[in-house]
Amino acid sequence: MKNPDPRQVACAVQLTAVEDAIYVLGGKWKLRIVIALVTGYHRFNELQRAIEGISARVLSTELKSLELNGLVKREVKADQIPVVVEYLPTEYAESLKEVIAVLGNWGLKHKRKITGKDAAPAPGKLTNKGT
Amino acid sequence: MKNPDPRQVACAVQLTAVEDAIYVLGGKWKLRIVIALVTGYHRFNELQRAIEGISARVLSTELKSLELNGLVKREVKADQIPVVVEYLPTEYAESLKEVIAVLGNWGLKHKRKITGKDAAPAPGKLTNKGT
DNA sequence: CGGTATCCGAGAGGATACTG
DNA sequence: CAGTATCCTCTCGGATACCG
Repeated sequence: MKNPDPRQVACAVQLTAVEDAIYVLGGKWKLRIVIALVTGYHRFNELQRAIEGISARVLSTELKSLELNGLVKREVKADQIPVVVEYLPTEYAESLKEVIAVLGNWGLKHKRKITGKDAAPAPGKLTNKGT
Repeated sequence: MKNPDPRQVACAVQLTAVEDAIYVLGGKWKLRIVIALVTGYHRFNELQRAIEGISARVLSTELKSLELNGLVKREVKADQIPVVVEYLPTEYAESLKEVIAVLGNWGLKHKRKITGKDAAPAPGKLTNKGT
């Protein structure tokens, strides 16, 4: 009993959907870690080197979060002598490739648009916080 | 002199591109505001009502940030009696529709995957903080 | 209506050091 | 190598109040 404006319904749906996505992928590092993972970096220190600026503490935390969300699988190769640990992107992580591609494309175009060439402007940082 | 692994190059490119995107679109609210804008909400209080949970202070701040990035245009209709202010998505903001669609889709699928049905799990919040 | 000012807490995430 | 422990800063962003 309302037949609400479909515009509002669509908006609300979009709103919650991206909210969920942001909830899982948000933050400064998560997507970047996924990129490194699917690119082929699997070892802890390898990842830390590939993702410039991330600390061990944060990388560790984020990997756990990604694992909880089924995006990465931690595997310990106990059969190796100096125990090898690998973080492998799950098949599910593949579903993020499109997200990454689209977002990356946009970022690229945007940078070119804002500055004729590159580098970050002063504007609103890009942080995301709690729930 | 190096002919670096193309994999690494591609990864680095992706990395900085999404970093840039996150820089501009990151945070809890920016994308949601854009959604509301393109959906057709243009007035300040209208936006605040459409985007559940956002405070006036934050909405104001975020709108300024989006304006700096050319995603929204603030227009004052001085000819009206009780001065009307409108926030209009720029044409450029249209370029975000794809990002929003892809992200929204993923969020939707993910929610279904994690919980058989809906609602946010305990895992890593989805925060994003300043670069 | 369309905001701004102030106050404030939470927690992301950086730095450094240390362990197995 | 693969992390963990501590500490500490920073700023996001929530609440509330107020203004033209």
